[in-house]
Amino acid sequence: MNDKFFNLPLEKQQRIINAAYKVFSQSSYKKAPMSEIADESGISKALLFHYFTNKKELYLYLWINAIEMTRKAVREYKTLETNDFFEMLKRSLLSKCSLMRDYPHMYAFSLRAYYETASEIKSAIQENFSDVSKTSEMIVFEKMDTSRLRKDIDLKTMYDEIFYAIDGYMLKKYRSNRIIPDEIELEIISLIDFWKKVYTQKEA
Amino acid sequence: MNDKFFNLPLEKQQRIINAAYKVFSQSSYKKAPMSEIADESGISKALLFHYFTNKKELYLYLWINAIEMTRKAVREYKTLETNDFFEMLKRSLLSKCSLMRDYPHMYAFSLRAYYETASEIKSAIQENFSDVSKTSEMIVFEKMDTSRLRKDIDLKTMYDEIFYAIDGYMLKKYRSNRIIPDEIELEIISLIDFWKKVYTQKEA
DNA sequence: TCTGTATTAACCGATACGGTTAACGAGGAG
DNA sequence: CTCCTCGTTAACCGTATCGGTTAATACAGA
Repeated sequence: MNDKFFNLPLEKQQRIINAAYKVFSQSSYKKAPMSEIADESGISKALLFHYFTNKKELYLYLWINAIEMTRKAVREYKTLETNDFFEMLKRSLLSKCSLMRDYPHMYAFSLRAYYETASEIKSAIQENFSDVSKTSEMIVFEKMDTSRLRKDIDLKTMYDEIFYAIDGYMLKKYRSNRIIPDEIELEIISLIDFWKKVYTQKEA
Repeated sequence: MNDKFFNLPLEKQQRIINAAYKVFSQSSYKKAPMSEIADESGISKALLFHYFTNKKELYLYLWINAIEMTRKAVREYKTLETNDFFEMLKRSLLSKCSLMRDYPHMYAFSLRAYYETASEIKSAIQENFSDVSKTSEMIVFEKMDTSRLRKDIDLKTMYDEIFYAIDGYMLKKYRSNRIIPDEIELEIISLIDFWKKVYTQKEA
């Protein structure tokens, strides 16, 4: 890619890569047209190719960028610097909401990219991600304090179920085109509070 | 559409409409090509047009068909003939699993079709569905016996959260291309048992 | 051998694709 | 005023793909 991209005003950079995240999150790699990204970001297709030489390079840049920014946000929110499970959950999701304010479609893009099948990019993606989700899951389980949690339920099922619900919640938001970070943040927090109440051991 | 379609051997009919459900569930209406459906079902594109005159008609047939079959399955499983919430949930999901055996991609298709934006079909779809989900939600809330449920949690949140989780779970299955009804049925049942344990009031 | 029917290869015009090129236009330097 | 730079794009290129059609094939039964 062309480094001059980074000399652009930040707002324009974001407009471009947000358009790209959006288009690539709504269609598969093969069916997502560069022209749509150009139109969506208000620049010409020629300029898009000027900065990102071709489709594949743009896609891989978006992928690397998404991983980096997610890691950074998780770190900034000190997600793993607590052993309270629900506090971890809250920090993790608040960090994602803060990302969503700048890059509304990055979450959906990542979810889709991970399962992308186009041969041209599949290899590059899997190698760069290995098993981040599994690794972080392990870290969470090692760190978390289970003493306050209900003893009669399976923690792995609880963990899976919560993340299914978050994905399902976000899916609905994307499908109905309601990506409003403030609203999502409030609703997510209320979901977490709900889970905390449900899964916390009652005092004797 | 051409009624001769129904004279085809049932297996061939299913192969064709399953191919269509699959292709339309993976791309938006506009970007889902008829040729892909023909290839996937092992017939020629010409024959596909012979039976379903054009793309729009095929899509609407799939939609009507999905609604009808879902209703029928829900009825056959006597989903609403109990007032135990978790029993309702189980019957509802088992009915969907049984449908999944014959039409693996129908669930994903319905989810996508509901939010389809293509002007040519949007109107036809919304009118045929009005607010089935909201209506059935109301029926469930009126019918269900809340006496055994925990008193300290909000039932609407519980209801939403469960359905988010199911959608999230199915999303993962579709994205990772693991549509194995037996496996899904087992895992769903174990999830429901989990929820039942979590949300049921402890005996005094 | 004739007839009707299921099926498709080949085709059609239109459009959309990824990517390129030649030129435009504003702004600064001489 | 001229020249040059550089961000930017309209217009273009060859190819692929789209929805849909047509003319022909294969084959059954009478």
